[in-house]
Amino acid sequence: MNLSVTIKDVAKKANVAPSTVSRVIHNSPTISEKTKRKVRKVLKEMGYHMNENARNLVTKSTKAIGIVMKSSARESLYNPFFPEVIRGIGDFCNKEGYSLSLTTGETEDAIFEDVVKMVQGRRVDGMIVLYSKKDDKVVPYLLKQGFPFVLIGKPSTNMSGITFIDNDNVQAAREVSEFVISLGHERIAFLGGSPEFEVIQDRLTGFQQAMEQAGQDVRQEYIKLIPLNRMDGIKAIDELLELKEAPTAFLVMDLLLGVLLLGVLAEKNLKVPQQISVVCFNHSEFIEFLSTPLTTVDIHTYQLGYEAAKCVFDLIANPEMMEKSISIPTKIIKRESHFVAEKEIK
Amino acid sequence: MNLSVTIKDVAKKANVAPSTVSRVIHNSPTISEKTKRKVRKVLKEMGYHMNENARNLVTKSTKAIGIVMKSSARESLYNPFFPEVIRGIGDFCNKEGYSLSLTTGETEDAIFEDVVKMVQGRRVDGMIVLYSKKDDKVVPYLLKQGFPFVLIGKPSTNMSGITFIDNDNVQAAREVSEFVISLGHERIAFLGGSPEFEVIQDRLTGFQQAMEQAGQDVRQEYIKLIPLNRMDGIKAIDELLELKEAPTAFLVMDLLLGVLLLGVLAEKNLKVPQQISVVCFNHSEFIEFLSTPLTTVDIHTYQLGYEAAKCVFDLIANPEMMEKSISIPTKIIKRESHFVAEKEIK
DNA sequence: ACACCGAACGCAAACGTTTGCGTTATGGAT
DNA sequence: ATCCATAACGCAAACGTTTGCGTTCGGTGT
Repeated sequence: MNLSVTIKDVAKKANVAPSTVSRVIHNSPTISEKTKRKVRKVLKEMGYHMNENARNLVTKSTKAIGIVMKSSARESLYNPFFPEVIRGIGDFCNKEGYSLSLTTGETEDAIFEDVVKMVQGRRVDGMIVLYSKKDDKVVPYLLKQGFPFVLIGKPSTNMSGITFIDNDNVQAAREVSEFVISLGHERIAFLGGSPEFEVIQDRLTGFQQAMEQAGQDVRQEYIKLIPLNRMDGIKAIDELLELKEAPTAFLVMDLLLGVLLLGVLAEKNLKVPQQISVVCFNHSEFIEFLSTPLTTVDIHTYQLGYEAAKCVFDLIANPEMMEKSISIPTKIIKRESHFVAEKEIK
Repeated sequence: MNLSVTIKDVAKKANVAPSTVSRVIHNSPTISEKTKRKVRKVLKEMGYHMNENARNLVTKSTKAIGIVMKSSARESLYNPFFPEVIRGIGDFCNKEGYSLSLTTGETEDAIFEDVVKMVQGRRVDGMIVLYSKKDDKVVPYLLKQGFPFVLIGKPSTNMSGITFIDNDNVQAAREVSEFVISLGHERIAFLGGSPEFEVIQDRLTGFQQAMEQAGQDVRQEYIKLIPLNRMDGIKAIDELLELKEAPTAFLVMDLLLGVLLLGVLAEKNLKVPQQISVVCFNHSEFIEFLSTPLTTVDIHTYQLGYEAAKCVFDLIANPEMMEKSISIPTKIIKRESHFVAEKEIK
């Protein structure tokens, strides 16, 4: 393996001091153009590249930001949300010359340890937390450390000290509920997501608001808050379809569950949209590859990530900055996965 | 932000030398148990955590490994292959206390720059390259630098100097082709993947071998090597279906294209498996969420990543180790996306 | 009593940068 | 010719570790 060429090597060959080389690299105005040219030539010749560890040690910055994924990575990575949000983060970081560091832990404790290592070990300058969950230790820890971080989602508590990026999930859910209600549906199911995640609570609230405003009562048996996996999904869907008054419309919280629902409906020979309406949160380009043209709520995942990265940069540059919250608008992408249930209008 | 507590701080408080603290941390046998207990107590009290930069600087290791994604991340991240392989890598790295660092570049040049920065900047101890492509600069660069890396896929050239993890794609494609042929199909389409990727070449070879062995000729108009996006996918599929003798079976190289194909077939009212057989490479759990029970080839993506990580660790521990290649077996997961075309048997 | 030995620990250099400050040329004003 | 401001650069400390080597000290063998 090639031994690296250091600033000292370059300095020696260029007949200058190491500090001069350093200043040339940073294009300091106190160095003459002549010297800069000379040093730059040697820099190229020797193929110098900076040792980031040494630089990080003295500048106390790392040019890297950490990403905390929800446990488990297994669940996270299957979901198009995470790749897409990481793409947004990555794009911005790349512009700024920053690199990304992922947590690898599977359990909540392991993830917490990853975070502590990143923070205390000074491996990253800031963090982005990709979820918001009740009783999670990560956010309180970062807060206590005063470490720059931003949260994607809505803080479950202590909202005043945290910079976060989120959709207005209450409003998004209300809008999409109103849309479905306006189509004449009265038996609307709310499917998916563990209730411990804030995003689910918000959407549920929006759904309930829309129902109440429309003068309809929210029936508890239509609300299924479940983890994102095949077994629980199928079970919940079956239970819904076996109700004496089965739902005519589904509000699905996640693409995976949406795909699953379409599958079950197909097996049961229930046609979308002729017999059942489906609206699915978290639009992704993946949707376009599906056979059923699903109506979706685009939460602009990429922007979520991009803005989060931007915020964490601001925070790093100015740690005393007031915390703020940014709301990324949502958009309903209407396709043909619903029908006008005129016969059901009272 | 909390100022970090250093080894020196601990040393002062414990009335020992910094070197002693360091040795206690590493549990050196030259330190008495009594001193160890005393120092460990102070370590806890002060909440000491190591500064990885300083450690990396002197030990010249980083406890991190880099992952090179194919350009673009956009394409990569939509594909379940990447999340899954990263999960495999992450699991192993987590066991070893290593962290992951991703490239963020979008273009080939940007990615190359990311790699150079990681390697020359000593940000990672080893690298894993998630693709193999002709005329790519990354692998030759790593080779020239003598930097520990492993490749997932088959090297396009210089096979002797590279440790790589791969499936036997030739055999996998041959097996699955034989399976489809054994069902009576004669008009078999080969769909997907840019020809510049080695994996596609291998699978094509396997397909052709099986066809020749069965005494069938490979018809060029049945072979569509295309990039993974909706437009090109639909175009290719349409062209295939509009042939005077349209294929009765499809070998699809990728889940996304498989999903797309199912969609197009549904639109054209062609039933799978009654009228068309479909077999799809790259099984993932995502498949289970789909409505059509697709027959797939499981390339064991998770293992691919896990073994790659293991190999790169071996390489780091023993740089002079002979390069090797590991082949992860594939498995056909038969479901109902095919039919027995008895009427077509000569 | 002496020398000697090993255990236990401290000293200081080194890793590759950055940066405040001191030093040296250079040139212009007086 | 002298003085001084300024530009251009070098010196050396510092960042937080690790580690080879030197030092100290209590104990053992004669």
